[in-house]
Amino acid sequence: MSKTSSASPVSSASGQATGSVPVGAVEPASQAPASRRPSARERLLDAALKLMRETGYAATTVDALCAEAGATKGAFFHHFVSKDDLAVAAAAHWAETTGALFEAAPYHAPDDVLDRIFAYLDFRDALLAGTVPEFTCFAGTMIQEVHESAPAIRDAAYACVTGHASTLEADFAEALALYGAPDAPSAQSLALHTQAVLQGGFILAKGAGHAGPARETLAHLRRYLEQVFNRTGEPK
Amino acid sequence: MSKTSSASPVSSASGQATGSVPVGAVEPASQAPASRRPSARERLLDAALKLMRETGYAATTVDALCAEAGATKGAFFHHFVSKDDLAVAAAAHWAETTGALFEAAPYHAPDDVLDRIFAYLDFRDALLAGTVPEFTCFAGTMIQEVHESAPAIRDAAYACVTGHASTLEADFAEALALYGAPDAPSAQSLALHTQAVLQGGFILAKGAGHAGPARETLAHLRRYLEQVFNRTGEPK
DNA sequence: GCGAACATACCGACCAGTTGGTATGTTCGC
DNA sequence: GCGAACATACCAACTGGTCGGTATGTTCGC
Repeated sequence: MSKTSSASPVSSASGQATGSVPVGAVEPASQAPASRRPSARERLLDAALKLMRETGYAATTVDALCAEAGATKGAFFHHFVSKDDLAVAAAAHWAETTGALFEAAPYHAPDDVLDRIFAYLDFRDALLAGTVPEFTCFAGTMIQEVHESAPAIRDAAYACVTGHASTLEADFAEALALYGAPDAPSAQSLALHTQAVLQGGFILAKGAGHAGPARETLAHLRRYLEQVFNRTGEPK
Repeated sequence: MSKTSSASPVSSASGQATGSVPVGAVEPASQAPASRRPSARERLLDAALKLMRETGYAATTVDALCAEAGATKGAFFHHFVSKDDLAVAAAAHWAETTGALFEAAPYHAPDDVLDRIFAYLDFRDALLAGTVPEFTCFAGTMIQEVHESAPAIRDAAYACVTGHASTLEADFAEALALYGAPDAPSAQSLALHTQAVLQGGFILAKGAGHAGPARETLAHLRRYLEQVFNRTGEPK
């Protein structure tokens, strides 16, 4: 690949402009484009989420990340000390963006705890839209690939998964208290299991090339939780 | 499963030659060294399973594979036209070795179909021994990493998973006929779901660094199947 | 006028794949 | 039944390109 500057900012023209335009004149009215372009750091983080979900960690090169983000290598290594470092930061970025998504999601609304739990499953199902790389999980992808070779990335990615699982625990605990059998599994174990099923569904979806298997697997999970919480039964 | 053309670099020539040669009376009278060193091809295939389970596809270099196998680059490219080609052949090799393992496993023995099904889960649990790269799945790892960038590898790996799932279908169908509710899911869907749960368990195990989460997730699967097959109930 | 945020040019290591062999059979015309 | 032609399995050295990372600027807000 030739130059990666195709997406570089327009700033290059300023070379001669600054010479002819008095500095004191400052920026013309065009100065404030309302929505400022995100910083290179932000753009690189977003590029990492996109490209690494598509092709994995090792196959995503720093050059490709810079091209996708419209940044240069200088910018890359200004913000991140290494490619590994970017991946760790990208995991934190993933936790942040998905965390906000789930927090703002409508499944928290119902008063009934079981309604909330099954609305969560509905929400996860609704998320299964678009292309495979668009709905699959950055964290799961990273864990699988680098678990032996890059502990820092693995730990950051695993923390995303367990962190999200922990947001489900309170509802599971409440549902368990109300509807669970005496020998029911713990809320924590159930929360982790939902994530395992989702991750497994993603793998099958990647193999099949579409969301179908992930949806089916989610339906099995729903069936299981209906049993655990004895949905058709009455509160004990 | 079907042979995915494996790796015959010389293609046409090998077709008639290797296939139909019962000629040499088989065992060479000279020695019959029962424990001959496996061919370089075999060793490279085994090395691929080992290294790629540890560090993934992209991060496993041809040099590393040769070193692990005790072979040279020349031998590598004699047997495989490319690294991709090796991965496809390795998937077939994985299907073969694991296929033999499961076929010879004791879970087929019981007369009762539910006993066989739960013995399968016991067997999968027993397989969760050793280090993480030792018990995790080559096929799932490949699918996750190359699903967008190497369709041939992805398809070969996905065929491993669906192929194994299909070996479970007959028992599931029988159990469903005997114990399943009218609205129970299909045998095929159930078989695929077991694989999804296992794959998801592997991801959590990789994140945690030990088999714990995979075991827990398997326990949830067992609970689910007990419900689907109404284990404690009586045949309908 | 200083430091944060970029940009450009470049480097050494490494990587997949190539080249040009050697050694050991196997086939087959004669 | 012998030797030329061919096939198979493997090997060591090499190559061209790519990769993560560095060195050295330049720009610009404050």
